[in-house]
Amino acid sequence: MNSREAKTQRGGTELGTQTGRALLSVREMLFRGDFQPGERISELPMVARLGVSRTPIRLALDRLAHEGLLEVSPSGGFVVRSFTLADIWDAIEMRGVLEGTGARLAAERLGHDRELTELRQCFEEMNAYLGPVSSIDSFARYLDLNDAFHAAVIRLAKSPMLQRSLDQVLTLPFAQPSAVVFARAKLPEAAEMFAIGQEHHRVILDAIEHRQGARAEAAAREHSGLSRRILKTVLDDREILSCVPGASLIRMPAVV
Amino acid sequence: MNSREAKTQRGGTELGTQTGRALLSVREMLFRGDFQPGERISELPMVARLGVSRTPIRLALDRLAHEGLLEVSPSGGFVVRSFTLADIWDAIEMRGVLEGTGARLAAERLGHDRELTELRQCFEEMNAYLGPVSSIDSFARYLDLNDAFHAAVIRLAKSPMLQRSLDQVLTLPFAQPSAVVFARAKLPEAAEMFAIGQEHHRVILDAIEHRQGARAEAAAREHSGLSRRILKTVLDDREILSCVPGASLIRMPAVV
DNA sequence: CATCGCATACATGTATACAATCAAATAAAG
DNA sequence: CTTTATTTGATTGTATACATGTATGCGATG
Repeated sequence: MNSREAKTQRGGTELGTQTGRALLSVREMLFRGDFQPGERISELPMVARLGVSRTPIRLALDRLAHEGLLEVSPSGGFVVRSFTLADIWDAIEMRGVLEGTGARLAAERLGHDRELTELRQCFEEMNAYLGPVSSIDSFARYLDLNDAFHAAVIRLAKSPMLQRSLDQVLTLPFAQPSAVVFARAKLPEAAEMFAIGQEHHRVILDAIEHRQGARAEAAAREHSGLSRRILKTVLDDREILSCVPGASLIRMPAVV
Repeated sequence: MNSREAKTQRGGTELGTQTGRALLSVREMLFRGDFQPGERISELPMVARLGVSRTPIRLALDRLAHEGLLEVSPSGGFVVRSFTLADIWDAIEMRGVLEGTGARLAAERLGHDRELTELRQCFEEMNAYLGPVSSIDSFARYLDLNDAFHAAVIRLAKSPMLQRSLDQVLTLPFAQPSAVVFARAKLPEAAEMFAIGQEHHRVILDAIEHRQGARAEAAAREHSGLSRRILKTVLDDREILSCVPGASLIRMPAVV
């Protein structure tokens, strides 16, 4: 788990300070479902729970509010935000748009062929994990490779603003590519899903390599559509859903 | 000026508290060019300058860092961020992508025809300002209408994540639609530029009305391309450039 | 019995005091 | 004269104390 968090832009810089620890702790508590949607987050209980003063906690809560996981109460303070299904579809659609744009820009702005090295390595190594259902740590390795592939595409887009926008979208845990991939393993159609996803990766890589911007964009967009389909299936199965981090923040309609 | 600021989402809620005032003050100081790019923003001088304590100032600086106008120094504290020309083109291109997506979604998700009322009002009223070069306050009115038109399109997209992403892009002052429109008035080709921009508005409105998603997206994308062309012209004229808020944050190459 | 008003308790927003870390300047040694 | 080590200064990060505003519970009154 730690290796996956350390890879993100935030993880590295924010450790070593009380504010950073508080931020990571509260975010993890939110994803784990320690609080209910709409619940008020008071600072003093956090002081008792985390062992840090109010000031860093306030900083952390403010940043989480900017990230969209909390919202400011009109009377002051913060409450846990709740997400509707529409929010989730919206986030995934936006991820498709942004990653599609990233793939297109990567194709259009590709300089030396050397830049594709990391992308090719991720793709080849993921191929090895396709055949037999492997152990749990090799599965985690697959998730890392998946994230690395997507991150590499965005890096090739050479667009800081695109990076920022996508980072913001990915703060919603269920919008992350690995979120649905995580649940994919428990589905009956797991093998086919993995194959289709990897085929998308192949097309994206090939399109970028041959500087086919429109094709790369379409493939990346389709790839997010796969996430959408999988999540749709997952939402019907509460046991699988519990594997997705942050699932407790989803306000389900008509809970039986 | 105040009316334009009050319209944004931030302006309303953040007034009435010291943190909000500090945030608005520092942001305005940054846009006005009170600090040079790369300059360190210390807290104590801010205390003396704004008359508020360190805590709200720290909160405000933290939020400005999240907005992208400041960046955290590795040794702690904040420094004024500098923007390259590449950053500006990047931001404008992302604005084109996002507004294009917004226009497409608006066309695809249009419900009752009644939803177009505000868009039509903005468009019609902007037509009135096209002919003779009017006074300075009617020009400000045109800016408001322009912003309102763009905001209305995004609202019709019914996508909170798109709204958030676009808000983040628009934190860069020169990426805002009104920024270049502001400079447009001083250009020799002003009249033609206004006409072309308004023609774009017409196509966007017409495409949304007839639920032509691809056409709406293309028109909106082209509209941001117009911003890009205008800004390219403006960048050659330092006198006009000084009218654009936040221009001092741009790191110009090869300053003669 | 319901409703309005008041008081109390609590939570947030702000200010300030303290500590640790980083930077620069100065002095000493090679 | 240069380089390095040490000291000093300042600035950030953190903790806590204070004040203001809000919500809740109790009592009084219609």
